[in-house]
Formats: sequence, C-alpha cells, structure tokens
Amino acid sequence: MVSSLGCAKIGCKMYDYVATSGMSESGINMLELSRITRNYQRGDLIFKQASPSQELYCLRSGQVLLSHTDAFGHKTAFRVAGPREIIGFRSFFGEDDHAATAEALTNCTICLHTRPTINKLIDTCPGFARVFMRTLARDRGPADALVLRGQHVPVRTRLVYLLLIMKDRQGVKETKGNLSFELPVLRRDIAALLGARAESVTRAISELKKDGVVTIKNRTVTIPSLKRLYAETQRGAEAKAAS
Amino acid sequence: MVSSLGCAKIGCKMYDYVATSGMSESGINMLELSRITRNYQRGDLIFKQASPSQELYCLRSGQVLLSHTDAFGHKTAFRVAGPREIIGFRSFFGEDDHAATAEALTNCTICLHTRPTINKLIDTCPGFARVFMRTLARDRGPADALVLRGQHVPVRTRLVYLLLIMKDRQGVKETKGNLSFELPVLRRDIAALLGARAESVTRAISELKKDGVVTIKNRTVTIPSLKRLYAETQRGAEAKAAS
DNA sequence: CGTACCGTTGAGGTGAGTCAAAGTAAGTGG
DNA sequence: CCACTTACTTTGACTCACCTCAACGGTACG
Repeated sequence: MVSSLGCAKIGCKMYDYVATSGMSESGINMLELSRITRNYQRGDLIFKQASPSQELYCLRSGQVLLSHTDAFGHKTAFRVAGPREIIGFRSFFGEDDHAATAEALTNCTICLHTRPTINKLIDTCPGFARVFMRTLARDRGPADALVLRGQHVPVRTRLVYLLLIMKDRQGVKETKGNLSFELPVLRRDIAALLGARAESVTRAISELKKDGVVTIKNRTVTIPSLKRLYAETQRGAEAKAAS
Repeated sequence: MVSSLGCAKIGCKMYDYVATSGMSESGINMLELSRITRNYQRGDLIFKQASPSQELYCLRSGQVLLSHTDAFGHKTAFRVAGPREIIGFRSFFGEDDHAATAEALTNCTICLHTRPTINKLIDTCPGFARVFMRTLARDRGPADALVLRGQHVPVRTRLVYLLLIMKDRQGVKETKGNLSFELPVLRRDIAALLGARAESVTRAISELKKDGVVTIKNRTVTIPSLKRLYAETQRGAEAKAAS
C-alpha cells in the first residue's frame, strides 16, 4: 500500500480547493477519512466510457489519457492529465455515466473521493462549490482541444500547438541552447488528440524535422528555437477578420 | 418596454432552478428585483467574444446563435439557444472573458442577472449551486457539436445529425405523413455548426434530396420518413470496435 | 430597376485518410 | 545471449471528400 500521507502533505488539488474555499479543519478531515488511494499500472483503465460515475479522481502521480469513442468507433483523445489534476468531475457533477475513458499512460497513484463526502462539502461550504463551478466552467472538456481538431488547420500546425501545450506541462530540460522534453504519449495517442491518424502525425513530424523546427525522436522532443516554433503557429494565418 | 411579468409566470429557467433547489420565496424575490429585461433585434450582438462577462442571460423568447472565432478567423458555431435556455454561464462562472459571441437569430427578449445576485443565491442555497454545477457539467460547450464536427464523419451525415437535433428543438408540424419544421439559421450558420463551408452544405442538401431522405427548401425542412433519416445516421458506420 | 445578400452550381486542387509493407524497438523464453 | 513474438513507427502509392475560387440564379427591399 501507498504511504498514508494526508492530502495536505502531498499538495493535492482537492486539499487546495477545500483550503481556498475558506473551510476549517473539519472539511479536510472529512476528505482524509473517506479518501481511498489506488495504484494503477501503465495501460490500466481508471474508468470507462458509459460506466456509472461514482467518484471524483485526484491524481497524485503519473499521467492519464482521457478519450472519447464515438458511435463510429473513432477514438478522440481530449486531455492528458498529470499530478495534482482532478479527473472524472464532469460526469460526476453531471450525474451522468462517464462520457470518457481514462487510461493510465504511466503507473499512477490516484485518490478517490466518494459522492457523499463531496456533497457534504458542497452543502457546508458555498466557497467549495464556487471553486468547483469555476473549474467546470473553465474546463472545455472534449472541446479543450478545439484548435487542435479544427479541420481547417493543417495537422502540422495542430501538432505544433500540442507540443507547445505539452512543453508547459512536462518537465523541460535545457542543454546547449536546446529545449527538450519527453512526450507522455504514443503516436497513436497524439493522433487521437489531434483528430488525425498516426501516419499523418508521422508525416507532420518528419516535415517539421526537415524544416528544422523541432526534432522528435521516439518520445523526446527537441526544440532548437522556441521563437521558430511559435512562428509555426501562424502558418497560413493571414487572419481574415471574421464578419 | 416588455411586460413586467415575473419569471415564475413566464416559465423562466432561472425560476425553475431557484424553485427546484428548495429555496424559499426570498430567493425568487431576489431574482425578480435585480432582473433586467432587454430586447434585441435580429442580427444584434448579445455579447461578444473576448468582452468581459458580467451577467447571466436567460432567454425568454427568440433564438440565439453561439459561435467562436479562432485565431485563424474561422467561425465555428456550437449552439443554437432557444426560449427558457440560459447562455453565457460558462464564462460567467469561469470568471473569464466571453469565449463566444452570441448573436440574435430572431428578435429576442432576454433577462439579465447580475453577479451579486447569483453569488448571493449560491451562498444562501447549496442546492442552487448543485443545480448549476449539473448544468455546467452537462454542457459540453463548444464540444456539444463534437459529432457534428468530427472530420471522419462526412458532411452529409453531420448535417443529418444536426437536423435530428433541430427537429426536437423547433416546432414540428405534420402534414399528410410528412414531418416538417423551420430551420432558424442560414446556410452559412449551418456550415459553421458543422465545421464545413456553405457550399458543402448546399451539396449535402441536394444529395439528401436526390436520395429522398429530406427536402430542404429555403428554411423549411420536410421529412418523408423519420426512420429513413435515422438510417442515414449509420452511413459508413460498420463500427470497427475501438481498441 | 438596381443593389445586396443568399443560395446554388461547376471546375480544379489538395490535405489527409486508407491500405499495405517494411523498419525498429522492446519483452519473452529457451 | 540469441531467436522469436509483439507492438510501435515509418514510408510509399492511391483515392477522395472537402475547400477554394468564380460565376450565376433567386428573392427582398429601397
């Protein structure tokens, strides 16, 4: 079993929420008492699309891929969650079955919080509800990657956007002027995030490499010039102002 | 000026929320006192992308198109709101600038609710917060139309989905076995909803007509067989089960 | 009767999907 | 340590749905 350190000690998001919502010790104790900690192996399903949503999941370590499979059997990924992020909240508060599948990209440790506890927290502290409303409102859910999936933007550009997002989420190393970081996902997952096929991702990668914008070797991304990467973003964007 | 009937009398959504959240008269009075009613003409902007979000808008009559314009100047519509629907709540609770533009498709009457009132309602009644959290969680926002914009689904099929959604939202008439209803939007808006171009929509429409699935003349949609229309939905969906 | 907007139709180009096959990396068991 | 399996990645050839551009028809309104 995992260490029994409290949420406070490990910098858990739920703890932050309870704390910033101006709640006393009692709220934190409530969380601690009902918290369930689980470990997942790489590849494990944390929850599955269309299964009932019972808990709120709070990542302590590891990475999780959230994806949605439509009626046509097409898988679209819309979020990569990391430590200190909460997942499953949309279905939880929507009181709906899970709209997405969560899969462990790496080994993960996750805290589960049950409905009675969360409801009690909401009832006793309006601030807590307010913080969560903010989270819900800001999370675009499957739309998070709206840019990433707009058909009018070429795969190459969408990939660049994704890299810029990933860069800020993953640990970035700097070696002799080059930034580099590790991708937490496979080609096929990148494809799912971009709404493209793995082959197209490969082609976009080799194009970007050819043009010296970024190099992606296996899981390692190397950026010679961040400026150059940002410039890529503007490709074909002579921004015809909207009506 | 518009009639001063209370929200209760006109079946306003906000009133429902306050009522079902088990709140007393006081909550409803609070709403009534601070409510501002406005009229908009067809084509008017109700709020604009990137402008600060100050109020919650509750439609009393008319139809509103919600759309988002990306950095490339591409407009994507993601929702058509009608009477008794609330708009602008995502930015309101996200405490962000508006992520979308709301435009009146027809003449509209809309109630505005200000932040202090809403906050007070949340603070005094956890049930009210809970109801709104449910709304926020269930609203996919710009992703609502995820199916409608999946590139892997042909425009023709996406259009059929849209028609099925519209059918349930608009008043449907039945004349000698044929269902028919009015589209509240222009071709260009349909295109924005589908993530396609107006020309492609036209082509899809004429194809569907040729195959006798639906007829769309100007704004009037005629459906000879609902069964046939649903069947259209399955086009090319030999559902290769996802991995 | 012109202006303006919407809708339709046609011709042409292309980005990305599909299919198929070869190359590479990683784990397993003898 | 090496064959063998399995999974992931890359490359190439082909096809097609949709975009783009451009012209034309229809309807409303001054």
